[in-house]
Amino acid sequence: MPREIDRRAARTRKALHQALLTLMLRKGYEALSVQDIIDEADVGRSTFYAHYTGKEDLLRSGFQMLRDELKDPRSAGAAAAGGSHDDPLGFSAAMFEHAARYADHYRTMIGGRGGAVTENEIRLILSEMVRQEMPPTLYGDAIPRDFVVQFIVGAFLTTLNWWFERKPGLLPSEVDAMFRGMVLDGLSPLIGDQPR
Amino acid sequence: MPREIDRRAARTRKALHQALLTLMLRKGYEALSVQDIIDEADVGRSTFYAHYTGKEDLLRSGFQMLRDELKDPRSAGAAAAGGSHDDPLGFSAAMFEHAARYADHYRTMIGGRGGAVTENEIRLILSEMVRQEMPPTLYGDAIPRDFVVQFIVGAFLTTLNWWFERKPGLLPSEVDAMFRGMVLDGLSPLIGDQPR
DNA sequence: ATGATAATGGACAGTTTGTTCGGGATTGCG
DNA sequence: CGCAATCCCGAACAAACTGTCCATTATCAT
Repeated sequence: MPREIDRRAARTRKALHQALLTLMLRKGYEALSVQDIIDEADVGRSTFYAHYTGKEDLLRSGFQMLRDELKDPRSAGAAAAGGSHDDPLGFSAAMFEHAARYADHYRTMIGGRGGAVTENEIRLILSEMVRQEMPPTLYGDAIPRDFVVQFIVGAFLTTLNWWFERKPGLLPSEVDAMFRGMVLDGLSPLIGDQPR
Repeated sequence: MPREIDRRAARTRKALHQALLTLMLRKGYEALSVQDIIDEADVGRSTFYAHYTGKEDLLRSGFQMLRDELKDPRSAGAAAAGGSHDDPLGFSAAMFEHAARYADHYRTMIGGRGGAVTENEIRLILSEMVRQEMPPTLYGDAIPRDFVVQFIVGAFLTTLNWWFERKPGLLPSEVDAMFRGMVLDGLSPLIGDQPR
């Protein structure tokens, strides 16, 4: 009883996901039509709608697969999932390295080019990573953990975007150092520090 | 020789901008069609295309007007434009207050609901504000000013979004305190602070 | 008043979207 | 192997949206 996979269906879905990725690299997400996708994937129109309700559904399903894969312990991608719990930014260095290697893909996903859905999905994935690495106790209950997580994720994406747009020549380690400096100690080391 | 304004054209444009704002509040930007806009504005189809190339053009033009207005010294909105130069986050308190008062509008613009163009335009406006308030000298040239500006803007938008989504009950002053705390001093006051 | 400018409504071809259908191909399983 | 279940295909469809054109009417500036 193969619970769910017909090879044909699996091939079709893989072809569609592949086509989506290819076309996003080429034209960006917003500019894509379902027509483009099924042409690229060489799949019938009705077949597409038999699997997904539209291009957004296809995109979401792709991220769902990615998230499942990251969650899977026996996956290679779970390298940083050790949850060291002593460095709340433990993920950053590896992520910047990864981003440098797959710059094209990151560029299409980050900074608006990927659309609102993509941005949101990426935030969810990163939030999960950051949450696992964050120490369970924070001095002073004035700042909710949840806010801290969002703050870190936002800062990371900002850094990534700035890197790609303004200083693509920098090394991952240099960018990581800037990121960690800003997030850990904030602005005060950089300015006169009078006001507070 | 009135250099550019025919009253009819002005009325048409105003109606279109008004319609766009109304519909964005109701349905969000992405879901809008040009058809919706001209119906709401009660303007002929050909008239629309005589003024703008599409809905994105209309949106951009709206932000252009806003930016000009903010730049204008005799405008009321230029209250914080004094460029105090001693507090790099001087803008924040007033902005959080403003956001609380016009929460509906902010919600439609922030957090994906406004589309990539809106997000980008808002970043441009905020970047300009932050840049003006930032001291011209930073200790250590390791961190580019430009990066700091983006970092602050990103943190502000993250904070705003978190506020709306998770804790809409908080007071502007409370949110501002959290924002300033995180941006000025970073994470280290909150954690064990061993690693560095 | 009058020439210039703008708005109108309608029509147009070209896309895109979702849906439906019957015929044909592949698959899983006995 | 053989066969029924499942999936894919191609075509066609109505509906909606997009830009662009034009002839006509209304409004403007002076």
